[in-house]
Amino acid sequence: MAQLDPFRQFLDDLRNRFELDHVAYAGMNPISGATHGHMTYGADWTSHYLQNKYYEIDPTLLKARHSIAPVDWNRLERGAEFQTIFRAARDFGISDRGLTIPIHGPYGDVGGLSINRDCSEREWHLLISGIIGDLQSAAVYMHDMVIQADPLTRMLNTPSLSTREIEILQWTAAGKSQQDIGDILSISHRTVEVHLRSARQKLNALTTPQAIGRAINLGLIYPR
Amino acid sequence: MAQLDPFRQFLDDLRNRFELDHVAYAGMNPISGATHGHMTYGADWTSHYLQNKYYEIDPTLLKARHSIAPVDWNRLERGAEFQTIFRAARDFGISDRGLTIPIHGPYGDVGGLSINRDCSEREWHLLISGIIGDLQSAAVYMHDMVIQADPLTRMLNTPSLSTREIEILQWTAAGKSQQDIGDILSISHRTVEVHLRSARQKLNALTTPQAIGRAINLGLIYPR
DNA sequence: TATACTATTGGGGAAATCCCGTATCGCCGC
DNA sequence: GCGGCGATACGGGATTTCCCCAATAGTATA
Repeated sequence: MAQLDPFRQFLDDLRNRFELDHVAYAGMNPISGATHGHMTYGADWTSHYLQNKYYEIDPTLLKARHSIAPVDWNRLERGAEFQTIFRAARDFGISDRGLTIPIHGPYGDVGGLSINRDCSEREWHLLISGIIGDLQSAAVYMHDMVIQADPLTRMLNTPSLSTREIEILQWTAAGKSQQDIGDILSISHRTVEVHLRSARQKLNALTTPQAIGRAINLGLIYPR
Repeated sequence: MAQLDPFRQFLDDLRNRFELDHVAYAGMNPISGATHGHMTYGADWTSHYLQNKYYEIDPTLLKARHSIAPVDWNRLERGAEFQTIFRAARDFGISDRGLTIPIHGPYGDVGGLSINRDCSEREWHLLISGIIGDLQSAAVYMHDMVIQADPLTRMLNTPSLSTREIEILQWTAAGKSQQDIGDILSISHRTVEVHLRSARQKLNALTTPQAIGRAINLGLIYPR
């Protein structure tokens, strides 16, 4: 299995190349809701991590969501979640000396590539400064690979909204009412609503505000 | 002027370090609408570029908006815009052998770091493979520096929405109706609407869909 | 060619949202 | 202390949106 998984293969190569303890990738597409995780950790820690849903509170991932620059784990806030996860990790023989590189895609997709190695402070800084550039590239490559491979992403990346639908979504995001838009486009406000409904359906959204959020993150429209 | 500008300084250093012809950065925040450009090109090409509003049709920038991986200029589609810009660039003695590294921030902010050098195909590939990692890091650093320095970004990044308002915006983006949210939070749907109205006001939005769009791009809430 | 599917257009009426009002509570400054 | 201000809470009634319905034109597909 593992040796056939290209993602796992890539991470293993990365680990070997830079003599790291472990390399892990976690990514998600807020639209499809799909999350993707790959790691070189053993099955024991992996399953423990997943079973306890650590990915929901993992401070490295939360920080990555809001950051663009690499995040050294020793700069994370030592909150309750931090203690929980890193104490558990230590029990599995995993060091808390690590780094996470956030990656943001154009459609709201986020990911993080994490590496860790148990070593001295000095050794760690030396290592990082030497390979940070390569890691950055690797993170981009890995994220791109994962997102492109996600069929749901691919599907949602190309929701075939009609010209009218996108046009009307754009005006809606600009704060126009259905009546306004009808006047602007010289059609009935009833028709505007039909297109809006169709757009909601295609975006699998329950309400117009939700559809606007998704359309923006899909890059279909821009906020105004 | 130039020698005091830290952005220009950074790009100049980058150019010298890797012996490039030129280094340029362009970024924008879709919310504030502010665009930022910095480059090592001469004033003549820079002003020509700006006067003709090339940044609106520049294929390197357009591609960067939708890509995450570095974009080599020789892989761009040879459209009319491409011809216009690169032919003009050649007149200014600027080569079409270059590369743009896209950067996406967490709040919809996008940027691109471009480098170029007039040299042989072989030389170019050798150069790129050697420094791509460093460029990636430099791009992240530059983008972060620019966005953080933008006072509009900073201001818009901290509109003081109350806890309740953000909470309700988040549920709204999740597709819940006001009645639903009232039930969830155990308050009247009337009250929900008041908070929503207040949020619209603070975000300077005319409608709820517009407010959702802005809140998402401000990083106040996440699309669901 | 027949059929099926989508894009576009519209109406009637139910449902939700929005604007007006009011009220309480806590905080900050004069 | 007290008046102002923002956060929180609620209701009536006007406005808007939403869900049912239907029709036509174009395109794809069997």
